[in-house]
Amino acid sequence: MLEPPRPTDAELAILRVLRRRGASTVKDAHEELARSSPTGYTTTLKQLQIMAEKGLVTRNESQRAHLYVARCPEEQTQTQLVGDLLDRAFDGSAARLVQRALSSRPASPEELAEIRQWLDQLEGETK
Amino acid sequence: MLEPPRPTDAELAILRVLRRRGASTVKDAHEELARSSPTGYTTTLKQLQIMAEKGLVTRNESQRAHLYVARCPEEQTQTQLVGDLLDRAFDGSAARLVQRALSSRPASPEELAEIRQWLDQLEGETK
DNA sequence: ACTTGTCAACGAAGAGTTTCGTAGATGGCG
DNA sequence: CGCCATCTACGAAACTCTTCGTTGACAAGT
Repeated sequence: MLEPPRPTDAELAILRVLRRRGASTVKDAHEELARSSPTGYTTTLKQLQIMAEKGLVTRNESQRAHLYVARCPEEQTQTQLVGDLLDRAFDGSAARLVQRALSSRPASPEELAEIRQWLDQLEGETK
Repeated sequence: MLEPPRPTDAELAILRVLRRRGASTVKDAHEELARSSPTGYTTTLKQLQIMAEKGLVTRNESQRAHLYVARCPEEQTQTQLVGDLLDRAFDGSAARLVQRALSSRPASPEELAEIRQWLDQLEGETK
């Protein structure tokens, strides 16, 4: 279990829900998911079972309705996905990726300020 | 041909080669690809055929050895992929994505300066 | 006990991706 | 012409992802 493969689209959607709700039964997770994209109950169940096998979520079986929890923090998932994209499509250039991100979505002044703060912090470390 | 689905891993690898080499025969593209991940000649051929169907590459059949060219500029692919990732895993927050990108790969001071330049330019536009 | 509702488990189907073996077309060369 | 190398075309197999129908277990109510 060294290299977690990157989560698929459906898996990311489920992780989003689990992180927002905390420990959830299949029923609860499914109801939330079905709001944005209607799908069968057993579909969500199957996804969660697979994700448990993969180690993306942990399962508490002490109750009849099992409880699922996201296993890794959102930060880790995000860092992994970004690093992956960096390698696959940006030749490792973080600067280029940032450029594309900012041109893809017009960021608010607040966001720009936040980013600037990050740059300050990083440059401070380098010195 | 409204919404091009995001390119798969294999497709991205091929687009990388085509953009570096320019118009290429299957043979040439395959030889370059096989260096990093050994695979059969017909595999590359099939990929290029599928990509031609999808419109990711164009094919010049005037010579016996067809010539393939990447159809969309790298910039467009990158913008699309980043926008996609933004939606799927970052709740649309470009600032968060930038943060993760910078913590995922230690960026060089030059890159940081480049990013800072971009921020200046964007803020200038807003005013 | 019987029925009903809720739940996990299982299996399978359909789509998309990736790989490759084989066949068919073409051009050059003896 | 007939042989050989090269290249595309075709089809199928293996794999993953996603979805869902069905089954069986279990608990609560009648």
